[in-house]
Amino acid sequence: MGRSPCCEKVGLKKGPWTPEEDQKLLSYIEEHGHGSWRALPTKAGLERCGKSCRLRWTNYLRPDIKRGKFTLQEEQTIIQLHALLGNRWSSIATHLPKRTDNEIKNYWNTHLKKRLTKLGIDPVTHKPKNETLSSENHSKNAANLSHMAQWESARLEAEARLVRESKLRSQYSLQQHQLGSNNSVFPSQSSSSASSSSNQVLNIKEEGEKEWKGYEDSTHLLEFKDLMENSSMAFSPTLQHEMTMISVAEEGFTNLLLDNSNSGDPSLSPESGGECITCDGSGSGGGNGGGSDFCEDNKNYWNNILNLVNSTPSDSPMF
DNA sequence: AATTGTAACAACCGCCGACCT
DNA sequence: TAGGTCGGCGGTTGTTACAAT
Repeated sequence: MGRSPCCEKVGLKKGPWTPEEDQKLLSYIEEHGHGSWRALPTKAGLERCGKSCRLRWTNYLRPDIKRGKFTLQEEQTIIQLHALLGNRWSSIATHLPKRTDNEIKNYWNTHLKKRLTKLGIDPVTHKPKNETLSSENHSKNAANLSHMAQWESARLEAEARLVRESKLRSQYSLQQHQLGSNNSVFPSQSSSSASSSSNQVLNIKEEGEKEWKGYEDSTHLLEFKDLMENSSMAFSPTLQHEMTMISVAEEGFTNLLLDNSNSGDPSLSPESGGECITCDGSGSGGGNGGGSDFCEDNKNYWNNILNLVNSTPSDSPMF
């Protein structure tokens, strides 16, 4: 223990970054990659700690960051994922391409949380504030949601790790390649063709998907199933079935959420009033009573939230 | 024009887990 | 295996811009 603070060195600058500092950091990373963050400031000629440099890069300077107003789709995704995952911003960010966890967190704290509060919805539980929490039905639903969240959290972490690893590998191989070609490390900004950069992205995606398939097919899924079967957390048979259905589904949770408004996929789609894929088993409309109740209430819950949100856009005078 | 309040967001802080020696 | 280093995460604070008084 007793890790030394990263900014213990006297004289290191804090506070807002100047354009000159940004340029130094950008130039250095473009040329060398970030490498060790701790060593970077010295090499780049910056009087900042490595942590500060990393944050500046990941939250602001990275070329693959989308800035500006959040779309309605993004807002909905954040609310849905927050209900499922809580304040796990990095996990939520993996479902919002080009948005950083910091940006999502800030947006939640300054916009969405207040909006839900004003609508009478508890931003922590995502339930109407006047609703009695002692209700047996809702306790059951909360437990189910919590179990789903546990599984989804684990999956998200693995997914995020795979993406990171894939990116690192891709960056590394690209840098190796560029040592010979002397190009920028950023495909989108380099002189190489757009097709090569999109290929890069596709490769990353394919690699990640392949690896995740591997995880699904092998150890992680088995471990998870084992956990479900042996865990003292006592997953209900219904939930185990639901989770198995999720795990074998071709469409991942991400797609269910992100595509629910434009792919026609009825899963978890409040607008469509469709049934949850997790509730009706193989889609045959089966499932036991508990699952159906959960599904129905969950559907109503999302309807309530999203109808309210949709009916009160951020530029509404109400806000 | 000056002051105060508030919203938005950038940045920092402290903790934690993974990894390395 | 203990201890140190590093990067990542989430909570919080600081700063800036703008509106209201």
